[in-house]
Parts: sequence; structure tokens; C-alpha cells
Amino acid sequence: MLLCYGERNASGRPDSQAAHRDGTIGRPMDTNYDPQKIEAKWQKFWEEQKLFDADIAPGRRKYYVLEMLPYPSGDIHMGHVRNYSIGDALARYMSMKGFNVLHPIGWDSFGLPAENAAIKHQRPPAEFTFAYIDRMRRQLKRLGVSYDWRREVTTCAPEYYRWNQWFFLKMYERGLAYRKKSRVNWCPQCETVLANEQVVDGCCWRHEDTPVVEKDLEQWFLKITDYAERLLEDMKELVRWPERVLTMQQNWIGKSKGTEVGFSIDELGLPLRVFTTRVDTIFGCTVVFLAAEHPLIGKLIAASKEPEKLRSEVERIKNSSVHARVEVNLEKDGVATGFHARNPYNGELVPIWVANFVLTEYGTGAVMAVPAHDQRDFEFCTTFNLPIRTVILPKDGEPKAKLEAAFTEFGKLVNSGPYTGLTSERAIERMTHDAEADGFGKGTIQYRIKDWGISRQRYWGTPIPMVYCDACGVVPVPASELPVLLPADIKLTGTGQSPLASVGEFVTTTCPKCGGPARRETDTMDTFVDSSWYFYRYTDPKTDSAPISSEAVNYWFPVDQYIGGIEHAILHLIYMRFFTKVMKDIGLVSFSEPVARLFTQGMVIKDGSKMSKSKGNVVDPTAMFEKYGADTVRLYMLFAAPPEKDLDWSDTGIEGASRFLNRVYRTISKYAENFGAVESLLGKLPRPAASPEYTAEERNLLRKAHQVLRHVTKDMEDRWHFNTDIALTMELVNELTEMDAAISEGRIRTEVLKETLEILVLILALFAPHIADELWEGIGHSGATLRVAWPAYDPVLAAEEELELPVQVNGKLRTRIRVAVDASEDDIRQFAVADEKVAQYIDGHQVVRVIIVPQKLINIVVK
RNA sequence: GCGGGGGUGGCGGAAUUGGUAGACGCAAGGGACUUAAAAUCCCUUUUCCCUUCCGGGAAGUGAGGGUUCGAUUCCCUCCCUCCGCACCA
Repeated sequence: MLLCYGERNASGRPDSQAAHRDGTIGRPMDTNYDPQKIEAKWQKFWEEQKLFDADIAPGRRKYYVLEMLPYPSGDIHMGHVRNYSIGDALARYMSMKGFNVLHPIGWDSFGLPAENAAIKHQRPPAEFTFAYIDRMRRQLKRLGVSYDWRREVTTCAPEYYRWNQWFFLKMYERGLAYRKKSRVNWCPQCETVLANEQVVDGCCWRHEDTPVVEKDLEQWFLKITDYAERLLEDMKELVRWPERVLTMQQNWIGKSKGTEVGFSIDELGLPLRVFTTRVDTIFGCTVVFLAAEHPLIGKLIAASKEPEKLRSEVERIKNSSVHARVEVNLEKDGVATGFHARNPYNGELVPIWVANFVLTEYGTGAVMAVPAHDQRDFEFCTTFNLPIRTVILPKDGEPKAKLEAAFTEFGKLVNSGPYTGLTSERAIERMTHDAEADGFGKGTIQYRIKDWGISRQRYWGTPIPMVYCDACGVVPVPASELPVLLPADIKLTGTGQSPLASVGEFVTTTCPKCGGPARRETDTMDTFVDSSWYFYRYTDPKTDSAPISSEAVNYWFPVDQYIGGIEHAILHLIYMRFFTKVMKDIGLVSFSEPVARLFTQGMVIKDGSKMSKSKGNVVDPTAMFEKYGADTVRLYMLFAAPPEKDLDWSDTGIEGASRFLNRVYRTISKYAENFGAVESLLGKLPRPAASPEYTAEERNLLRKAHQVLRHVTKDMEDRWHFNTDIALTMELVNELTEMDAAISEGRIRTEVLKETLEILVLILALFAPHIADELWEGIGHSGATLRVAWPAYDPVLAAEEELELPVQVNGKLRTRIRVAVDASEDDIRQFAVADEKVAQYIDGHQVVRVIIVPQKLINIVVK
């Protein structure tokens, strides 16, 4: 039925694909749409053509599309399919626009699930991991995403993780990696430590029902706090990031400006510093609170008249303190220490209490309590009958006779010695200044963010490249000796001990400094280290003299578009920014922010909740590929909702997507005869002078086609509402169906039909690339659509000639009139008033005003 | 409590700068084709009301108010819902 490439070659046109050895390329279209056959055919062709291989091409505009790399859990899920379908539509569009597109993928392949599976089945984690990677790679290839597979990065490979170790050593050199004993969050399920970012509502981020417990352990930390200010400051560059993500990061960093004030413990003559953002309220301070873990507590107990009693009381507070809490609202609790603190502003002595809501890690671990102007202090002092003194009045208003809650707003100072009468704003300034002048305090900035604890007592991660020597202490492994390899033979027990500690040949080593006997560090790194820089490695995954190659990074960076789930808003996306800043400081890169634009897609949900094994509502993508083909699954993913919103999976919805592709296939295969010799005018702007006069029917068809092309082009540039792009593509197919008679009877010339079908196929190439390539071949072209330049729409053809304008009388729609696009306002007015229906509504009334909005509507106002 | 989304037919969703509300798809109902079924094609489908088939009217985008010739869109008050943060001094 269709042309053969043989025929066309006979006419003298070159066609490299006709000789393709496979034998399926260049054959006529089948009558029926067979996605399995078509998708296999084109995936093979793409691979053989090295269609997605991207190389540095100086002078050519590049575009780096990045999607979050998957953890190899064994099977891809619908969230991946959605993420990668969005990325692929963009990558393909940018390729067709002529950009040199880098579109890589890799595996976030260290981590707990593989280790847990390994313990269960008594097989090495590497075995699971590599088997799963193979399986998921096949699944992703089945999806047909335009990845440059030569650039695949696997984070658990020594060639990759050695550079994690290298970064660690660089940070250690600069004092950014350090070890300290600290209270850590421990997940009894994971049998390891969690970063603060990984604790959600007091529970583990992976085990929502498992409360985190606390342990004191020697841990390695990365000093992200040194970068807190820059992480905030550089957000100015992130203009193309979702506001939501920036806000979440801002809250996480939690900058607050305040004053540190030196109180002193009167009985012991010890200094006691507190941090406050409201130094203007300090004359209302009636108590000082300590956290139960405050470093001075020991001394207080020792000096106490009743040390045992105080010790047990403090122990009680510790147990009820905010650390252990899982539920949201904790009763205020505390105990008086019997000691007193002297307020340096007025010399007053106030009692020192230990309170359960005071955090050790924030500020100085001690706070001045101003019950009249802080709600928490108010609640505490009310409970324990401590004095409350008002020192701030509302700027315009009387104080309440009886306080029912703290007045926490700014106001005017009273009862505040020399500062009485000042506004809060002025007082904060003056009082901080005076403290600095007198040396008992200073203005400071506090951050909520804490250093990033990266030690994990697990096996399947990057070994931390440090050595403990009895003579030299803690010694870094020299960079020349990297990687410190993860031993392959190991028995995993899951007891909570670092598994590496039981591997004698790993632990026993010599000191790099003195050559004496030494032990290796047996903790491994948090896997978020791996994902903090993997997207640099893609640009030159084989380079082995440095983590990155400057030439490659300079060409490909920044990442033009990063696409992934919102769940990484503060974890991965803040670590990644931190790493880049460190890389800048050590001279590896010249910029501060790696990602120019971020897009966070919505989740795929079913029956109202996120797909999960426990809920039993998981839809397996590979089963869908088998049933409908990858193109249908992609099309449905993009059609069912705009990409930033959650997407409801519907079994009948995907049927609709499948029906549509079948319909497109049928429609095109029906018309696509004899196209070989015909040249369309697509993309030729302006149309050549000799181009044909179109009939009304031809104009209608071309108008619709170019309007759809216009919409899709504009949408791809910014808005990404693929659902509307696909809806319009459906409208175009509907239009073709409606014009079936005109086409069959030859009233639409072949070049017009061909142009329309070309537009249809090239748009489809973004969302359903396999069928698009098949149809592209079917209508007389050769090769992949990816190599076809994205066609420019013709604004003249897309323009409407006649409009249907709604006519309103007093804002109510009464009729519609058809007018030429260029009709004058006078003409339109006359038309409208002359209309029979309109006349009914204005008869007997006075026309007050006639509003004509060009191209939009007419509104006649009557009285 | 604070911060940020969102609320449109039976369902997913359109309406991009204030200008025809419900595009497109799903589901449902009816019809054609078929021995039959599947597939496909055609028609109907916001609600209510009037009407003898033609056709016509009113209401309608969470609720109430405001601005405007005109509001899903802008402003105010409130309700619901989702997400993030949450004793951070």
C-alpha cells in the first residue's frame, strides 16, 4: 500500500537507510499498529545510529537535561516513567531545535535495601545490585528514552566512589570534614545513623512507624554550616527554581539574627550565655532556662545542696525532653536548680531552671525566659507560678489587665531602665550596641541547619578513607592510595555493628605516616554523598586523574534543566548545592550553582494514595509496556495531568491513550500513499511566491495544523502543559477524520495533506517517539524524527479569517455573529445591533454603551 | 500555630494578559456495522425549567460580599483540603 524506499531510490534520491541490513527499516507500513514490533525496530535503529550519543561540539549550543538517577531496587515504577517521559519530551524537543543535547542516566547504587536483601538471602549486596541494574536498564531501554548510555554512572563502582573518598580528603584538609562524639539519630530498623534531614516526625524517613532513638557515637561530619550563608545568598541565582523548594531550603537553613547575652551563675561565678532575638524584652526576664544536656549541668549538680535529688530530676526532664518526643505537643516540664543567674542589663538575680523544651543544639542551649512576651515562657511560668513582668506595650493601646497569653509583637518598652520609651526595633539596636560596648554580649546570627553527619554503620557504601594509628592518631589515607576498596567477601549479620569492623584484612593496615600498625575506619558514607556530584561525572564518566574533567564541565554546565520529585527539596538538593560550592572553593569549577532550572513533578497515585506495595495499588510499568507499548504509557503519563500535579492512574485512561495512537496509525496509513514524490512546504517561511492558492477546505486544515503547532511550540518553550499539547493533537486528528470525505475525494491536495501529517507526526515525536518514527517513514521520509529540524509554524496560515464573536446584552450571552477578522468596529456594531435576537433584548431600551473587544466579544449595555 | 499550593460536570482535566465556562480524554446512554462478539464509526451527555419534534429560558467554577459593561481569573471575609515547617528562644 505504501511507497517502498526502493521506488524512491529508483527516482534517484539518496537514502542511506534503504540498504539497512535489518530489513525492516524502509519496508511499507503494516496495516495494523503493532507497538511491540515498531518499538523494537526503532530502538534497534536508534542504537545503531548512535542517535543519542552526545559529544562536545564547541560553538554548538548545548542543552543539559538531567533527571534524578534511580536507586536500583529491581524494577522501575510509574514515578520513574513519569519523570523520564517528561525529560525525554524536553530532550527530544531541544534536539530538534538544534541543540547539542546531553541526556544521561545512572544508578544510585549504594544503600540499605540491597544490604538488607543481602542479609536476608545471604548473598553479597553487589550481586543483587548489579543484577537489579541489568534488569532496570533493560526496562528503561524498553521505554525508549533518549539516553546516551555510554555515560552511565554507577555510584557503587570503585571508579566512582574513589572520588567520594577524594572529596572527603579534600574536605578534611580544609577542616570541612571532622570527627566528634555526638548524640545521633539511630534507626533500629536500618541499624544505622540518620542525618537530621532523614528524621521525619521523630521517625525514620524509610520506616515511618519506627521512632528514632538516640545514641552517643563518634561520627564524621561535613561542615555544611560553614556554607549556610552562601546557601542562602546564592538562592538569588536560582530564579528558575520553584518558589516552594527555595522556601523549604530557607526554613531548613533557618537563619535568625539576635543577640548573645552573658549572664553569670551568681553562686558559682560561672558565665552563662543565652541567645535571644528579642533582647528588647530582657528587663522582663524572670527565669533562665537550661537544656537538660547543657554542659554546665554537671557542675550545678556537683555544687548543689541536694545533688542526688537534682540529678534524678534532671534525668526525668531529659527523658521527657524534646529529643525523645514523637508526639507534637509536649507538656511543659522543668525543675529549679536552686542557683541564680545575674542579668547584666539590670543586675537582677533570677532563678535558673532546667526546662524540657529547651534544645541543646540550638543557640547556646540556654534561654532567658520572658513570660510576658514569649508564649512558651508564659505557659511554663504559669504552670510553675513564676513571676510575669510586662515590659512591652502595644504601640497604640493599653495593656490588658490580666494577661491570658504572651504579647509577642513589637511595641514600646516600659519598666526597662534607661531604655524605657524606645520602640522594640530601636531598643534591639541600642541594647545590642551597649552590650558590645560593655563587653557582656554581641549581635550574632544563628542557623538552624546543623553539620551533615555522614557516618553510617553499614557495609554497602563508600568506605571513609581514614586510619587510626596509636602513635599518630587520626591519619587520612593519601590520595595516591585511593580507592580504599570495599572488601568483597563479607558476612553480613545486621547486628548494628559496622560490618567492616569484622573483616580483619580490611581493618588491619599500616599508618601512612609512621608505617606502624593501624586500624581503618569501618564506617561508610551516607549515600547522599554519592548523589551530590554524580551529574558532574556524566560529562566525562571515564576520566581517572580527577573526579571531573574541566573541559567537559565547562562545556556542558550548568545543568539547564533538572527534573525530579519534590521529596528531595531539602535533602539531595541542598547537599548538591553545598558540594558545588566546595568544588568551587577547591578550584574544580568556576560557578556556585550547578542547576539553572529545576522542575518538580507530581506523584503518580492510584485510588487516592501513593503507589506502594503495602497498599497493593502498584501498577507495574513493564506489564503496561507489554500490553500497550511504551508509547502509550508515555502518552498517558503526559496527558492525564499537567506534570507538576499529582497524576491519578486510571486503567481506562490508558485505554484511551492506546485508542488514540491506534487511530493516528490508521488515519495516516490510510492516507499516506503516494507521498514519496511530493514535497510539502512545511517550514518554508514565508511561503514561496509560486505556492498554490488554497481552497477553503485546504485552508481550514492547514490553519488547524499550524495553530496546533503554534501552541505546542510555545508550550514547550516554557509552560510544559503537555496535557494540552496532546489534547490539541487529538483535535487535529479529529479534524482529519471530519475531512475524510474531502481527502478521499481528492479535494485536499497531496502536498497539503502531507504537510498536515508531517506536523502531526513531528509533534507526536516528542511524546510517542517510536510510532512517530514509524509514521514518519510511512509518509515518505527516512531516518529518525530526532534529526528533523523542529518546524516553524506559519503565522499567516495559523491566523483566523473569520471569527465567531459572542454578543452580550448587559453581560448576558445572547447570540454569536460571524465577522471577518479585519472587520471594523463600526461594521461589528452594526452587525450586532441588526441581529434579530439582539434586537429582542434591546427593543424598548436605551442603548447606553457598546463595548467591542477586538477578536473577543461585543457587549451592549442597555437601560 | 506559621508558610505555600489547591477547590471547575459522574471522573481526569481545559479556559496562557478580566472577555463565549466545561476544550481534550474517560465513564455512561443511544444508534450503525456484524449471524454474534470484539474492534471501529456516528449521536447525546453541567443542572434545572418551558416546549408538539423546531427551539427557548434560568442558574452555575467551595460559601458570602465587593470592584467592573463583564469575574473561574482581581480585592475582602469565611469554609474545606493537600503539602512543607513546627517549642529554633
